[in-house]
Parts: sequence; structure tokens; C-alpha cells
Amino acid sequence: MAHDASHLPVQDPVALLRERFVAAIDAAFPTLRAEGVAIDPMIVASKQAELADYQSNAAMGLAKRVGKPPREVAGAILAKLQLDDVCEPVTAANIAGPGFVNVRLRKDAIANALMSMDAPSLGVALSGEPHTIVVDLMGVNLAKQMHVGHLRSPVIGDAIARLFERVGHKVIRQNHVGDWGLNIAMTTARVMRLASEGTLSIDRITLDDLDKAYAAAQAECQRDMAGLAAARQWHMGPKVIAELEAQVDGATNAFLEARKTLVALQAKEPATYAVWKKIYEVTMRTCIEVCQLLDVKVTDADSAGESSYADELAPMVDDLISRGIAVQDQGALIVRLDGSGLAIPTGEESIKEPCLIRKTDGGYLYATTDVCAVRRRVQKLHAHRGVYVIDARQNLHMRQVFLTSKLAGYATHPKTGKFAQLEHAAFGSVLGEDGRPFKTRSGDTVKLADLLRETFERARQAVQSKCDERNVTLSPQELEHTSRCVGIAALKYADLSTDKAKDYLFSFNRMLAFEGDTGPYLLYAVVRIKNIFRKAAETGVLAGEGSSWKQGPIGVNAPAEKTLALALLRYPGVLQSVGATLDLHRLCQYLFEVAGCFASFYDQCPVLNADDAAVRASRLRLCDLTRRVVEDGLGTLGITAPERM
RNA sequence: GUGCCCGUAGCUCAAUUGGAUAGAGCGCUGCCCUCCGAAGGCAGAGGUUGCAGGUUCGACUCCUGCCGGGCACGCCA
Repeated sequence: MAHDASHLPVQDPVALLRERFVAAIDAAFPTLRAEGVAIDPMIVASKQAELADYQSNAAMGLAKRVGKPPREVAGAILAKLQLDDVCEPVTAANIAGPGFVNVRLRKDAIANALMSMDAPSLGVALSGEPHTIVVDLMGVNLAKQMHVGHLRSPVIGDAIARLFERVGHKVIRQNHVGDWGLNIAMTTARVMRLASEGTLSIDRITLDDLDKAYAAAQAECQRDMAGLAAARQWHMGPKVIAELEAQVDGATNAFLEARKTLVALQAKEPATYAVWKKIYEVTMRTCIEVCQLLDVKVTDADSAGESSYADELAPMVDDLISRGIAVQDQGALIVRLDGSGLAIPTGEESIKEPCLIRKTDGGYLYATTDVCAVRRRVQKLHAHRGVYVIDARQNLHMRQVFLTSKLAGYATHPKTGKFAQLEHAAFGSVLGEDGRPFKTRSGDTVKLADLLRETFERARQAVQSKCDERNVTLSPQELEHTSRCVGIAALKYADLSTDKAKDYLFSFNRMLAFEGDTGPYLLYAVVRIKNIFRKAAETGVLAGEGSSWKQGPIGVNAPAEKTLALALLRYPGVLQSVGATLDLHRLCQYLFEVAGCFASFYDQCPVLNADDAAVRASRLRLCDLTRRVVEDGLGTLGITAPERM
């Protein structure tokens, strides 16, 4: 058995080595388990290929516990290790530095691991029960054009959603549409007024019209509200405020009209509601169009607008009051999160700033809606986990909403009785190449539609000129498809390949660059592999062999083959760890590494021109597996590779 | 004032969550297409990880204090 690796159920070498090292540590230090110490062998892929394939970092941590020098501990573990069937012989020379244990896999073990990974799942398996995960990945506002500020959330959120789906969880996407409140009422009121004046046709209204109406309505009401706000800020008392309100309402009808419209909307008064509905449809149509352009999986079915919570707010607030969760403070209704009232659950951090639930005038705030959304997502949708892919500037707000929901019991999962895991996947702002907020030359905000158009146009030119260079002719349809793939890859990879918590420097030139760590580079790696198989089919190299190469053994002999193989084997582990941390840039970095390994392999190891049929078959399998891993990983990021480019 | 995020090569970013000599890409200097597409590969130069302490076998990572930048802080969303 010791030398028969062919039947080992090896998929992930890390898992196998973990088992073997746990057994060895158990045998070397039997008292540990009795003491209830969790044994973590800390197996990790080695950073330096010249030292090892994998290493265990356990000895150093164990040293203090067992009262022996780390290298001695490593020696004791090593004495009990049984790895002959999968690793090259392990001797005292494998102990390095302070007590690292280095191991090198046998080539046949690598090959076996690769072959067991060569399945539709690519070795990715769900450990434990599938969870229901709500991903809040978009929050478009009614009657407003989408702009650069709306770019990151769907790109990052969709990737996170796809990742959870890929590892086997149930994902519910939520587009938290800003479709309710006074601002919307103001716009609705203005649109109705313009329509009755005959200067606007509601049937033919565009998002551009709405965008203008929104801004104009804001301006109409703004100066009046500014006066009110000043009066309130200086604590001039309800009497003065009331007088000002009267003055203001008399001066312009806009503010009064907006409030009346809000009441009408809340009552679903037919004429008003119909206009609102039209505004909603026009906004959402372009929103969904943008999602399709970006290849972001968000549909109308994922929309859960603020309006959908409107009727639930009053009863929820009553519930909060009756149970003493919310209390009056300076005329408003708040939930204290600093521990002065309700006790903060263990493991949660208190927050000094209270959560404002209801205004002095009785109106609700966005925190009210967001708490309500937590309640629905956990209580009705049964979310075990809620991921909010929202601008980092909302961090305090999100923490307040989460803690309020927990104090209210809304975040307690109905089945498990435990808090749902609520997390703010915060991301930074989009900056221009000058390091300042991304704007047009004239200083306006960049419309998302314009940004996408320019991306695809630049991608098309890049693809076209490359094809001219190579004497490749693409049909107009294929050019169109390839350009979209390249554009999407460039845009998304640039966004996803850095730590999302940081601000993100947007640069067309960099993301669409012909060389380097970019989306197009990864697509190119995939296309090169596809070309090999196309060429094989065209030239009949595989004629007579059929698809027999798919079953043949994989040989891992050349250095480049081994490096590539070890990289491929890390894939399931990378997906798993990224699923826990939501650090998508690690998946990007991994894919870039695999693509790099493949490029070296491609350079050094002839595939179709291999010396003999067995090597050729083996390398074809390696190519195929590489292609599937990279395409699978890119797909998880929401990126699709074309056939040719 | 309080809180959150950040500070790494000239530029843009990483660093397996405390592991070995801090790595990539761009740019720069050299090589490699009679051979599966060079959007590629190989090699080189480039660093006191903002500063000062501390924790330990080991710190870019954790703790404390400064310096510098961004953001947020009850009746907008």
C-alpha cells in the first residue's frame, strides 16, 4: 500500500497533509488531545518552490505548550509522519529555520490529485450545510441617472453572489431601490405639474427628463428647507419653526405640494401612484439594461425597494416602542446602542451614536427601512448571512442598523436561534488618475452609461488593431462579442483585483492595457488554450485518437508542468478562503498566477508538437484543466472569455 | 473633539490573516518568434514597509503613542 498511490482519494493535498500531520502530532504528543487542545498542523503551500511544495508551521506554536524547542518538536512530529505513499522521503533535512517542516509531493501523487480534480466540480465542494445568503448589491435611486458611484457595488456584489453560488450556497440578491420618501415625492409632484402644464409627456418621459426634474425639484424645495433647517439647528423653538414653515409654504408651493404628494403616495392615490409607477419603470428599465451590459446578474425580481417596506414601518416602530427597544429623545425616537439602556449582546461592540428611528415630525429615516430590511431578510427569507456591498462611508450607519436589529431580535435566525452573520462589505471611492474623485474634465459626475460606452469602444479598437496585426479576421458579430468580453473583463478585473476597502483608481489605459496584470491578459491565456484545441481539430492532429487523451494518465515531469499542476491544485482552497473573507482580489491574484504558470508552461512545453503521443495527451489534459479552472474562476468574478481575440 | 479606513519600489497594487530572502504589474536595461498566436516568456536594477517604542522563536501584519491622508459623526438618503 505504501507505494500504491493510484487509489488514494486525494483531491486537495492540503487536506491530505493536514490529516497526516494531525495523526503524527497526535502520536508524538498524546497528551495534547487529552488536554483538549485543538491541533492545527498549519499546512500551507510553500512560497518558494526551491524549498518545498508544502510546509507545516505547527511546530513553533506547539513548542511552548509542550515545553521543548521548536526544532525538537518538529523532529518528534517528523518521526511519526507517514507520508511515503505521497511524498518524497522526509528526513531531518526537511526541518528548516525555526521549525518549518518542508515536504515535497511525489510526482505521481501530484498527477493523481490532478486527475481527481479533473471533474465538473473541479474539486470545489461545500463543507457542511448550504446557507441562505442575502447579498445587497445595488441601491439605485429613482429618477436619477446611474453614475460612477454606482459602478463598484454591482460589480463587487455580483462577484460575491456568484462566489457563494459557486460553492453551493443559496443566494438571494437584493436591489435596495431608493424609490420612496420626500425626495421622490418632490420629483413626482414636479413631473405631475409639468405634465398638467403640457410641457412634459408622461408617456414618453425618459430617465434624462426625470434626472432633470429631480434636480429642479430639489432646487425648488431646497432654499425653503434650508431656512427651516437653520431655524431648527439654532433651537429657535417650535413656534418660530411653525412660523417659518408657514412663510415658506406661502412663498412657494413646491414644498407643500411635495408633502401632499408624499401623503397621496402613501395612500396609493391612483393618479399620483400611476405617475410614481411610471417613474419607477423608466428608472428600472435602464438599471436592468446597465446590468445586462455589465453582465451583472440582477433582474427585476431582485428589486426590493424602500417602498416595499413602507407599510411595515409603523407596525415595526410600534413593536420597538412597546418592547422598550426604542425610546424618545429630544422629540425623536432612537435606539440607544451604547449599553446605557439595553445590554449589548456579548461579542457585539457598543456604539456611542444612537440609531435614529423616527424624526420629530413623525417621518421615518433610512435606518428605519434598513432595520426593516434586516427583519425581512432574516425572518422571512431566513438568511443565515447578510452581506451589504455598500460604500465604505456608510460604515457607521450599517453598524447601527446591524446592532439595532440584533437588540430588537430581528436578526435572530428563526431556525438556528443565533444571530445572522451581518456584514458590511465596504468598498472605497472611485478616483481619477489624479487621485481625486473621478469626474469629467468639466468637473461633472461621469454617467455610468457613458463610462460603459467608452470602455466598450476602447476595447473594440484594441481588439481590432490586434487582429489587424495578426491577420485575424473576425466577423462583425464576433468582433462585437469579443469586444464586450474584453471590456467587461478589463472593467471588472481592475475593480476586483485590489482590496475593495481601499479607494480605487480608475484608468482606462491601465485596465485595457495589452500587457500586464489585467483582465484581457487572463482572457488571452484562455484563448491561447482554446486555440490549441482548435488547431488540433483543424489539422487533424488528434485524428484517430478521438478523445482518448481525456482518459489518459497525466504526467508531471517538466518543471513548468509541476509548477502549473501545484497552482491548479490550490483552486478549491482559494475559493473556500475567499468565500470566508470576501477578499475577491485574492481570487484575482490566484488566477493571474495560474495564467502566468500556464504562460511559462506554454513557452517551455510543446503540446501539439510534443515528442510522443503520451506526452501530448497528458499535456492536453493539463491544458484543458487549466482552461477550466481559469474560466471557472473568471466566471465566478462575472467575467467571460471569448473564443478568439 | 470622537470613531472608522488607509500609509509598502518612481507609479498602481499584493503579501496565504503572526512565518523563511516583503512579491507582482507598469515604466527602465538586456535577451527569446525557421517551433502550438510575442496581448507572451526569461533575466536585471529598484525597499530602513510613515516615525518611535512594545509583545515573541519570528511583526508589513498584533498593542501603545505620535506624523500624514481620506471618510463619517440624531431628525437627508
